[in-house]
Amino acid sequence: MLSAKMEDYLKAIYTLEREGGGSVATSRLAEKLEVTPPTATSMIEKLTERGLVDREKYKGVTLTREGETVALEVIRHHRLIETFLSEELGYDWAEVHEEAEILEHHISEEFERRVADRLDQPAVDPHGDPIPNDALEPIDDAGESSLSDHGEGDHLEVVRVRDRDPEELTYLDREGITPGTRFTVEEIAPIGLMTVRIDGTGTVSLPDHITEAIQVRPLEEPRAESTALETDESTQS
Amino acid sequence: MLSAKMEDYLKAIYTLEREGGGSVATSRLAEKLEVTPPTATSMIEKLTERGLVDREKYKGVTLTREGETVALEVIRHHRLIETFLSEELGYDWAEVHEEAEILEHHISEEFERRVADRLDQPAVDPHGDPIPNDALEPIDDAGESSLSDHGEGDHLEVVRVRDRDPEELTYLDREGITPGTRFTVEEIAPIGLMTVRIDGTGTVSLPDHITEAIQVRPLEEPRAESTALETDESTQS
DNA sequence: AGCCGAATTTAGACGCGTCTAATTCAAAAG
DNA sequence: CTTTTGAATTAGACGCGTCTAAATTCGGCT
Repeated sequence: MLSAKMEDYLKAIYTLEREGGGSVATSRLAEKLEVTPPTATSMIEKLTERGLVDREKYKGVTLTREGETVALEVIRHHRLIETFLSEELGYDWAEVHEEAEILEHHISEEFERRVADRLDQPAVDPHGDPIPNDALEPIDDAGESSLSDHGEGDHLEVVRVRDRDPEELTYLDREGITPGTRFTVEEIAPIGLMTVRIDGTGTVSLPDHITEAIQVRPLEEPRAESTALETDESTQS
Repeated sequence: MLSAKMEDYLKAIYTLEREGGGSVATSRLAEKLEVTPPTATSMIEKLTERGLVDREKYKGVTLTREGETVALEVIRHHRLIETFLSEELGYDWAEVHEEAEILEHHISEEFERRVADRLDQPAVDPHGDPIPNDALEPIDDAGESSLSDHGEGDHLEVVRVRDRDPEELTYLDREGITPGTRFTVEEIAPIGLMTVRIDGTGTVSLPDHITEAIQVRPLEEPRAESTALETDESTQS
């Protein structure tokens, strides 16, 4: 049996490998898991013995096929639980992450199966993150990009929100920014602020760290291919 | 924070205190938790330091008020989870115990609250065991007794089934013996076997260890106060 | 009263996951 | 081709929960 801790390490390695594109440094892993580097080193040794990671001493680690399978299984648990808490138990978008972070290690395969059935094999969790199916690759970024890479006039749909801070998520929810939300970029201020107009409602301003966390996909323009400054109530200053 | 292990010890002490009526011996505790006596001793020391049990060296332990509160909280979690798995996720009667045994230590108070709400504050779990509410006493045996204490002709209703073995529970379920089932004791064979006739259906034979595990309450007789041998289709031999 | 045996506790050890302090390594800078 | 420096590893320790083997204690029996 794998301990919850080991599962946490594998999950972290999986994530960091994606983000950093390649092998994961001990210090990165330690930082992500909030432990000291020696702690990470000793865990890496155990993971290596168990054949879950490949290690290049003084370089870093990579998941083996088996390690990746475990990582994806844990991530699947996490996202299924989030979806379940949100859809079946009325949890708030902001609350699901922490509960799932613990439960992901303690549910049986039976539980996983029954929850997935009940939810009708969902493809994404409440944050818009894909729920891996088997040992297969979950991500398909095709056509996605970060909101921070867009400019005024772009008409977009929120695909995912990578933020996990409950306060911030609650705020975004209240302002109407969740996966599925459609909006147009209205203004980009030079002080690291983007203002967007949500289709059918008002505007919201978002600082850089938020626009970087929001993943979007381009939408067909409502009409023609007008690039900007044509929305009803434009600039007042 | 209390570890899952500590919670297990407290739960076990609570149960043994009930059963044995009084302080719990180290060896009993060790046996129930499947550890060696020295292990139990060292845990008892920690529990004592934390003020969760009172210890009389070489005698045994008793829960303090605080320890009992924790034990009841864990038992509440366990039984709510069992009920939830059974009623909302379609789990089988026999399967719920093991899953609950783990999850009981890992759900948040928020989860407990939402599950209880969803189930409409249930009073008993699928085995017929009462779900403690707060720190209050859960058991109210008034009018209850063990099926093994009854005799031929008694008309009874199953209140609880104390067995936890999945195989046996599946069998009992298939034979129609679950909390709520009404039946009449038809015959008691001298080889440790009791045959009962379930109201509206057929008969089932049950060995001693099963009749001891079934908790029942007496039912008003269908008619008059006839003591036995008067049911429509009585003895054929 | 004293002994015996069973239950309990104490001693000492181990693996897990963690830490701090000390050491070693590798890679960049001179 | 050295030196420097920052990252990584090794050394040694600790608390948890567990074990086996060795005391110890309690209670009952003669």
